[in-house]
Amino acid sequence: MPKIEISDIRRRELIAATIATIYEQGFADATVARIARRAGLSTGIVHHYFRDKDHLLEATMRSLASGLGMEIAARLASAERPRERLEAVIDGNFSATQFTREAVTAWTCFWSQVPFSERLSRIQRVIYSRLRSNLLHALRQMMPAQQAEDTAFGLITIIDGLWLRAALDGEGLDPVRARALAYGFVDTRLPAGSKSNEAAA
Amino acid sequence: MPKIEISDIRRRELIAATIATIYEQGFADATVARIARRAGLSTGIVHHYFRDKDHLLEATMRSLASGLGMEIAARLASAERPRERLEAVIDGNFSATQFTREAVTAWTCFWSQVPFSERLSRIQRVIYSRLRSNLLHALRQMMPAQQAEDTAFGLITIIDGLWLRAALDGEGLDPVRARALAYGFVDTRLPAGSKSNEAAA
Amino acid sequence: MPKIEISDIRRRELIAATIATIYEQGFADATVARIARRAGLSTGIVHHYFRDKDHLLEATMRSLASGLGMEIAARLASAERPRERLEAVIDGNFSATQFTREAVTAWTCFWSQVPFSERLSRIQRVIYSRLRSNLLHALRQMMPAQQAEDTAFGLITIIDGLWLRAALDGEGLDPVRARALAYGFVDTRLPAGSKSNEAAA
Amino acid sequence: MPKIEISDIRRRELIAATIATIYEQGFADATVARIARRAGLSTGIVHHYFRDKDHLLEATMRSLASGLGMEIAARLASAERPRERLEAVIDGNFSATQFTREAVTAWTCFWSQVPFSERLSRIQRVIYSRLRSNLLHALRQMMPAQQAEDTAFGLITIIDGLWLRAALDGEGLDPVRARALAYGFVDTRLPAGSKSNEAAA
DNA sequence: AATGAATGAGAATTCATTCAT
DNA sequence: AATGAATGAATTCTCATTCAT
Repeated sequence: MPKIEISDIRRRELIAATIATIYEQGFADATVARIARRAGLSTGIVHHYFRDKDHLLEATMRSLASGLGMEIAARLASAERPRERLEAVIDGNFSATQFTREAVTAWTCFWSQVPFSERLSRIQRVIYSRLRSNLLHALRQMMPAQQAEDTAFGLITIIDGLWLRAALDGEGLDPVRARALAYGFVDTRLPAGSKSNEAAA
Repeated sequence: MPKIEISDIRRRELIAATIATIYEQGFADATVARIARRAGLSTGIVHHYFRDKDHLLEATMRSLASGLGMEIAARLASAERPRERLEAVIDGNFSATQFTREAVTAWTCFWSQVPFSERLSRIQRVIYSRLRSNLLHALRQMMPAQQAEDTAFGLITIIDGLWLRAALDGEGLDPVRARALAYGFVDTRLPAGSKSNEAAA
Repeated sequence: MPKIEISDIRRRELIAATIATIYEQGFADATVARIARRAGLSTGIVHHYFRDKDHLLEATMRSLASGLGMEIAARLASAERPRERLEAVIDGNFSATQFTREAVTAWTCFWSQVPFSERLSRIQRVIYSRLRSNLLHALRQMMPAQQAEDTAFGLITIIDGLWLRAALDGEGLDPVRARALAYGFVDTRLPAGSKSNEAAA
Repeated sequence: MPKIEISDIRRRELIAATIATIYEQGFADATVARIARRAGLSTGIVHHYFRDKDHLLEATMRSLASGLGMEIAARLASAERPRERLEAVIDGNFSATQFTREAVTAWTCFWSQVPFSERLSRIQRVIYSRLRSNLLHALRQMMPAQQAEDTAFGLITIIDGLWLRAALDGEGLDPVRARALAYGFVDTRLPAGSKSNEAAA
């Protein structure tokens, strides 16, 4: 049984405070002081747990990515057929715990930093690769390689586009509608036999 | 013949410098001083032409939006059939002058600010409405209303997703591939007779 | 007949605009640009008529002083007896044209600058000397020299104090009350035969 | 024993530095940087203890007012008869610790700001009310109400006028002469029995 | 582990002044 | 005589980071 370190607790609290602060004040106004205050800690301690602000932001993005990854992994674990694996990826991306207003807002902020930060860029690449690999693994069993490649690319684009929409539309985006678009896209690419509505029928 | 005001020239130069600086240094490091220097001007003059930095950024986003809008409008002007109108919108979004690395980078930055700025949010809403209205106008002549609605939403999501992809992928995104995804999405939603490959045939 | 130079007109306009701007925006916010705008002129022209801002301010203080001086001089011209000369000085200081909200506000600002500006300090000294000399001239004919000296000092202090009060009290100071205090002070210092109420009787 | 907070110490130091800097450089040149340097601190810390420059200035004016108030209060504590209360107020205003060149200079600066700052205006009103109330309390026991009112007004005007004189006259003002004027004014208003020279006799 | 005082660099903004037109 | 574009220094304020306690 792994001991729960107090340092891990603090780190988690600070990451959560970072996400909350970005959501409430915006990326530019998410200062170390404000994040620390939100976590109920002092300014100084932040640098005890994270080397500097960049490392805290990096850890935050990584944490968001890992939350998403675990959500998907959990669903993949109980997926057997290719179609189910696809659904695991899509549903994971729009699950109630991940597809939140806080998360989409934070993601949009991190995306805007990616082109200027090698660290964030690396995280972004890892997420993309993992997502693509998951999708290809399923799609290749359902269609020719090139078509699978294109479908994976399209699906990732749609997922990202939906997250962006959710951040841009003040009122938030209906996860049902989001999933519907993603499923709809996949369905038109699949051979007749593996469509979801037929599976449901 | 409208006189070319020097103030219009300066404003344009400053907006261009803003986009370039954001692209090269990132949103956070796009300081007024750096933008001014890039425009070959002094810091002070920026506030002579734009009340403050927020207004300059707003004008920049507006300028990007208007560039995109004009690109699309120009193509719409010579479009007659619904299918052509669709193509005008898509092609406008991925034209060589608009779908640049500078532009996609700047857009990603502005998107990240939208949730925290009523001004930018308003611009974003106008762009979205215009795009949606253009698409619906064409799509309603090709399919039932609800389906047109969904297709427009999907297409916008894909377009935004592709712009985001272009910003996130270091090497840039092939506009041909981008267009292919968008066209492909539309084609699967259209009745057989109006597909692009058949039109081309 | 002296020709009225346009430069004199401009100078007067700028001085008037300076007083008005100080009154409306405060000394710190009375910028050259705002003063010029209020005078309906451009920023640049201010430096054509006044070497720099300091000179404009100096001219403004001088103009206020000269207005006050002329108001007093006019009354002194028709004063014959010492008592009338005293009244001329007091009434001049609280006349409707000089004892205005604009003027008292501007004076307070200039006073605060006096200790740090040799130029303004010199003007201040001239005003003080002139006032003192006018008062002494009258008072020495009514009382012993030392007593005249003290009375002049007291009266000047009261006059300045009243101007200050007028600036500090938001609602403005009743000139009747102001004059009453000044007259009252003088009366208590005078031998019975020359009091104002008796003179009026 | 109340713990002496370091924040109180710093605040006091900064306020003292503000007064000194205003005295030496003038109100306009009393920049945050200069004040901080004079206090031996960095610019940044000023905003740690005072929200912004306005708050520092407000605290400084308040501190001056409170110094004066305590000086008067201390004398009032040992005053028994009305006449002694009057003396307490006057002497407090011209005591060696309060009637300094630094203080009179700073006051003149603050007075010039009063008409443009609601905050400073409020402080000014409080000071005035307190002074007036102290004086009326004593004067009403020595003369009719209306006359007490006028005398209080006159005395306050003279006190302010003397402070102003002290700031304007380069060489400084003799506190003995200042007190003499104030006492002389009061004496002429009092019934014979309560004059100071007679009391001293 | 934790605090928060303190620093100092750097940001936006203002403004007097100059100068080409 | 007049404009207003342009400059660049100066100012206030913010913030990440450090460090003594």
